[in-house]
Amino acid sequence: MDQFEKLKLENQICFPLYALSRKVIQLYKPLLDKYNLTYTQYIIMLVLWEEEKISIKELGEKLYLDSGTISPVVKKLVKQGLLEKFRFKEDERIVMVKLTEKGKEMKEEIVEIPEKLYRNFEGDKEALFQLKENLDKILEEFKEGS
Amino acid sequence: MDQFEKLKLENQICFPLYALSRKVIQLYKPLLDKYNLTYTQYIIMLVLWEEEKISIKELGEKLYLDSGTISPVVKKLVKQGLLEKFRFKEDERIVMVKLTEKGKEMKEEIVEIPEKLYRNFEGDKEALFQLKENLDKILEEFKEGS
DNA sequence: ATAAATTAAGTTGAATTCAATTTAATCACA
DNA sequence: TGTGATTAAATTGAATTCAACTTAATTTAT
Repeated sequence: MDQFEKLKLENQICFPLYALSRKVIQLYKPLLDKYNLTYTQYIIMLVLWEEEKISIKELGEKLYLDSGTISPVVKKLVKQGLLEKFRFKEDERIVMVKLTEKGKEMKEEIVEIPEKLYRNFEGDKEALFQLKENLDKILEEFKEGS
Repeated sequence: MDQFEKLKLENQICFPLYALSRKVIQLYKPLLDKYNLTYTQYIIMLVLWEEEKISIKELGEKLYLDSGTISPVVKKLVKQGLLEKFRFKEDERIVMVKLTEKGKEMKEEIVEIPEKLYRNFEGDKEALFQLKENLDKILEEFKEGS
């Protein structure tokens, strides 16, 4: 086996990760369009539907995104009336976000999305489950390390 | 288990895919900086180091990217002197790309990258291998379907 | 043979992402 | 106490990505 074997596309590990990630986000698109949400907006909303209230920093840690990405997206969600921003009284550097009534209500309808999305993967259910286990395990390593 | 369980971030399958993909691309960055390549440029070069000559369309199929993404990146690689573009004589709609001498030479040095990248995953080697198998299997479904 | 349909690339515009920088608030500690 | 360091968020600029559209070449069907 030659020294360049490792440069072959088929031997890259990151590549299928990157390609599949983009493909799945494309699958979300038609489902999210109905709610006028992009994928990034959607995952921010997912966190808020669990947390009710969270700082930009913590949001970034959960989503592995930095403030440069999150700030403008949150701004748009505020404009759409789904979120509210306010400063944390005990430390004015911290900006918190929370759901508005409209944001809370959206949860009731959007619950259809995971179900609909997974219909694209009929037949791959176990592969998908295994995939998630592996991804979570590896991703975990990056929680501190970085 | 309540109806909203599926909306929890920890129960999303796409999310760790998306997050890990971005993280790994960040790991490539310092390695690729040395060669003045971005990740997208790198995977295009990977294909050319295997194929020697390929059309924009085929390149897109291999990388799951469309011409809107590939065209400007190829343009930049041409500008950097790594690739050349020319039209396919038998069908002038088709634009082909091939390596320049400089592009070919880069392969010799850049072969260090896969090795260096995987050092970030010491201890996860099997998880990584399993991950790749699962990814490839699922990604395969999108080859025709879509 | 010619008009309509298809195909390949490229362009445009919106959104994301990250690195680097800026601003403002808080903290550390001498 | 006050100065320097740190921290949180936002901003800026470069690059990516995709959808939608345009242009040019080829193919199809009449």
